[in-house]
Amino acid sequence: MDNTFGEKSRQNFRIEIENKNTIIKEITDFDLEQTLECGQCFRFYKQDEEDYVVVAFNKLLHIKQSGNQLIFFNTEKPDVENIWIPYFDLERDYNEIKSFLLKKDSKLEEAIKEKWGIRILNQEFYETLISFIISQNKQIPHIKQLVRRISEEYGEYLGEVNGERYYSFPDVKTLGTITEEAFREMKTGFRAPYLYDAAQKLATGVISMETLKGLNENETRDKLISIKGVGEKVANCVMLFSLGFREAFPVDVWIKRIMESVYFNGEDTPKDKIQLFAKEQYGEYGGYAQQYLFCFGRENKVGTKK
DNA sequence: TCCCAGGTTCCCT
DNA sequence: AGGGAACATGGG
Repeated sequence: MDNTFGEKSRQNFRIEIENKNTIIKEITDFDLEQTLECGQCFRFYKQDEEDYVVVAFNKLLHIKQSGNQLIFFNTEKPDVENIWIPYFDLERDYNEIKSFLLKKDSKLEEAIKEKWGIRILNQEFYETLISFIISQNKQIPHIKQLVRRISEEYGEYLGEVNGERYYSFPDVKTLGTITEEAFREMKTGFRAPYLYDAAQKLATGVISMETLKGLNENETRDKLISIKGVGEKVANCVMLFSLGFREAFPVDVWIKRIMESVYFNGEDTPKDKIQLFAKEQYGEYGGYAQQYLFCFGRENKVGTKK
């Protein structure tokens, strides 16, 4: 398979088929809940402990983790291999990533120990872009709500799990038909003109995986920031979560607080200084460090006054 | 009622 | 150049 996301060392899990389900066995360094709930994606719906519905790449997935087994309900093996293994980044060696980070910086120990099972998802580019434009100045439940609303209005019906209906995220062609006014009617507020600009650039092909191909980190970021409503932070999220730039280090209010608390003696520090520090400290593993810190820090309210 | 949210833009020194 | 308010909407 074409390897878009850099070198991966193959993990030694096994894929088996039982009834209509496909099961991955002996999986390591992976926890479904930690991976889905750490704020990198917005299209997951908790059914039960370690039991989720996920919508991505025009597919509906019902998935459950049981120890070191991952059960893909009603899913054919080719879909697991071609869509979900890349999506969940299961072929990458996270043990190596964690060892690298721990050796480099013992301050990450607590975060990595607690959030040991995070993987960085490889999400669909245009959906990630639209989602993170929505994310500005909003809380995660609201973001989920808006992405779902847009999907129900403009996406395709995918199916039903536990009596709930699910819709795909609209493709770029459909996004291109949504007017600024229509985005406003979706309750996107002041983001409506931003979403409209992004949708137009996607639909007309001004911005696409194709036009971004071959660009380096800074070129890609600049291209993304040319979209109205996309700044440094949103661009970095899109690059990290959908374009394979694992060195990208999004600095939001949480990461700012957390980094100030862990590395800057709790003192107010400009975002660009944090950005620079992260680049020197974690290098090409910046994105991983960011997720461990973000997820751990947010849950434990690091740097906030209680 | 007030405050803030995985920010960005715009307007002001 | 750099700081700060404004921007819709929803929930605590």
